[in-house]
Amino acid sequence: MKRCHRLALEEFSQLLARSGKEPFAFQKQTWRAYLQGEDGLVHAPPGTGKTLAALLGPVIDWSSSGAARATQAQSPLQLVWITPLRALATDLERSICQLLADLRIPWRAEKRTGDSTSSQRTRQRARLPEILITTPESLSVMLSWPDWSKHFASLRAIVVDEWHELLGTKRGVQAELAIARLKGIVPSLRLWGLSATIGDLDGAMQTLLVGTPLPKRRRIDAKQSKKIEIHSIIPQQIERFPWAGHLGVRLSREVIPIIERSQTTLVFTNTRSQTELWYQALLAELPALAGQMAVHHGSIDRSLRAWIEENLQSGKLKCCVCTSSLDLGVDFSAVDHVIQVGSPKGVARLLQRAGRSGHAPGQTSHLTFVPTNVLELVELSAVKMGIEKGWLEDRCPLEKPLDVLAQHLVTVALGGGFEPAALLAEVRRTAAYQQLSDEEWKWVLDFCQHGGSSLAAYPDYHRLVWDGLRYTVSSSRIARRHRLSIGTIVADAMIAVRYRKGGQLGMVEESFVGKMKPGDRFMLAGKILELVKVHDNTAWVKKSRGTTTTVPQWMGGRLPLSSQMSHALRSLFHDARDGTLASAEMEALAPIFEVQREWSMIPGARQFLVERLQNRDGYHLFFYPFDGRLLHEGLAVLFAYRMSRLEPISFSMAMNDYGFVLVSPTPPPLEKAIESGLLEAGPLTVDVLNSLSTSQMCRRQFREVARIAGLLFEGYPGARQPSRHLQASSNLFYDVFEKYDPENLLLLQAQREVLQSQLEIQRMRQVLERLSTSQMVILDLPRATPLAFGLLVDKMRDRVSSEKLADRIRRMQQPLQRAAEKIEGG
DNA sequence: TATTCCCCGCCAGGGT
Repeated sequence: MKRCHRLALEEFSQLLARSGKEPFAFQKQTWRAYLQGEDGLVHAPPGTGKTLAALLGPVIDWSSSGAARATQAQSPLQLVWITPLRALATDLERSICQLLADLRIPWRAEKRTGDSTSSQRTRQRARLPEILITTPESLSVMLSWPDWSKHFASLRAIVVDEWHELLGTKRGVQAELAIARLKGIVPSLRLWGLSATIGDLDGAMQTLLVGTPLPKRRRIDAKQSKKIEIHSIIPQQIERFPWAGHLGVRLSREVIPIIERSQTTLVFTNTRSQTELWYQALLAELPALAGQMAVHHGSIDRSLRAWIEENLQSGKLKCCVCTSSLDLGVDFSAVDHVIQVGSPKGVARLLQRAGRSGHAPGQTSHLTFVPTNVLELVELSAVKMGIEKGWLEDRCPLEKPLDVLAQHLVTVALGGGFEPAALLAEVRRTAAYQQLSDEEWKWVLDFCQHGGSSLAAYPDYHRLVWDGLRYTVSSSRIARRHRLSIGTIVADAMIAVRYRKGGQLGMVEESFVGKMKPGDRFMLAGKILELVKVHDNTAWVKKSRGTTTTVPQWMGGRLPLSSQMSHALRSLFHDARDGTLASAEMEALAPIFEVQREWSMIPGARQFLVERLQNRDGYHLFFYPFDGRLLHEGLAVLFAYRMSRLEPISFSMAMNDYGFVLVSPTPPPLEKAIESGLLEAGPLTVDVLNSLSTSQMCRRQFREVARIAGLLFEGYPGARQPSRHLQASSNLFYDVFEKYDPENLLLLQAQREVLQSQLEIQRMRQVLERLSTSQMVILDLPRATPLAFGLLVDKMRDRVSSEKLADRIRRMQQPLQRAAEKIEGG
């Protein structure tokens, strides 16, 4: 380290110590590594001082070199700080300004995000601040300025905050491309990532720092491990607790004492409608919470959410029921307890949520788990096992998504244009596009210039123009539309919900409002509302004094069970088979395990249990791989396909995280299918493509790809296209490509994304390999077992009215209940 | 009586 650096480091350490902020060891390590010219990844739990760690290297470097002060001719920009959340940008702006003031550094730190004011924008367009805090999307927008390179020429370092959140997403790839662009004009640019705990941290670092030579890469781990205490609410009479379902409101009473004795509580649920139901349930239990409790999820209006976040931060709210929308973001130091309703479905997710309480160095996080059905207690045990053994989910980097590249080419063309060979070299310096072939590059370039082979007649798709030296954009219409569409998040169009007088409450789906008539009531944002009319893409409502049980439901992904959780689940069932119940949750389940053992069996880790059962609904085959519902969906269709190839037979099916059921009107040829390769992994891709209605899935996925690549324009602000229009035009492109341009790489990409991300073909292969080397146990049973129960309920939901369903569920549960009670009694 | 369906982002020049 240079002498001037050493002196400056000493001086700042003392300054911090004097103001009561004795630096942590990992912070000092980060500063030293920075000053020695290294790039790196800082891994630290939330609330342990990552911001200061990443900030001080560039600050010391600048303050100890007199020359740096002279390079401010065009722009004083020193540091770009990339964050995935606008709310975080706001928070960082405040805390970094405070730190700079404490350290007496004459820098400005300013955010630039989609919610920046126009005066901020105008000012920044003339001159960027010393520290620019921004999102991957806003950074891309800035790269589309024709004179962007003048603004960024003085840049010295980039910090990528919450890198674990961006890794493995198209937003992350967009950030990689932007970083490569900036490195193109400042080759000496320094790069640091900040990450929470995830599975493959070295892989995470490798992806971000792919351009940094190995000896110059440093990983720094904050040694302060966060203490977490996890408790479960265990239902008094386990056998009378629901055996299926996911809402869990019947335990809301048990949650009240926790809320009462805590300063502030966050209640996490898995779906948006569930937050609304839990809010009402808690309010009914404790009316005094009115005014001190809020609902927070992705369909609540932004301004309302901002208000909630502010009041959480200041400790004015006692409780907030939320979805993943509060998984990360602003530090809420008042939160001292977290409640998780239902299975978190992943180890890292539970850790992240627990970490929202006790959010300061040295404090303990407290989390209480509320199960919604009996088997979720096993899942919580699985999470605890995962935490104990360090089985954390990985984030797999994406490989060359061509839609993101197409968008980037137009952005770069707007930003002063490009010379193809140079840009190709730059793009290949990112982890995502290292393996980009010449053919793929040419195809994307041609796609941006002519719209590919089938759209040559449409000028809107001739976005790039070759001027003999460079590719540029000449049409101002194309330029404007492109800047409006920068980004990789594709959301469904929704209907705004507004009071007749006053503000917007949130958004609901078109189809939900479509089913309602004026006068109908529903709940949103914790309020009971009455629909007045639907007009102008807006549902106008007024407050209602009545009650309702109607909750909007939003389309969204169902949280998939991670493979780490699957592994832990199998291991827990294995132990239960051998009589070991290693946690309070598992012990509570003893009567249920006993019923499963007596009526059928508890499968060990190397066993594959198949239960066969016939009743008036048909022939049932229950398979239990314990690999999560997403994967079971694929396996169910694959098995049905492979059996129906042997003889004509049709199946209906249902699946959950533990297994799946196939039901047929005639006996299924199970044994014959096993002999002829039911579990074979070899011809998997072909069979899956043949068996799944992949074209519907591909169409949906293609809409995302087409939007990102710039084929679909969502409309100008305030005049968004309705989602059915977009799906219609997306389908049109899909049909045209399929017919006239089947080798279209965007089409192939949509298929690949379906296979890899949705069907997890890679994992399916591994699962089949495991199953085929397991001992398959086929049992013929007279009645449904505890494991089968949830699948049967799910199966019936499709056909039966909800009243009859409840009756049938009660009837089905009775024998199980009696058996379990007998076991517990005796 | 019980409903399964996370999250995140995005313009700008010419007119009052």
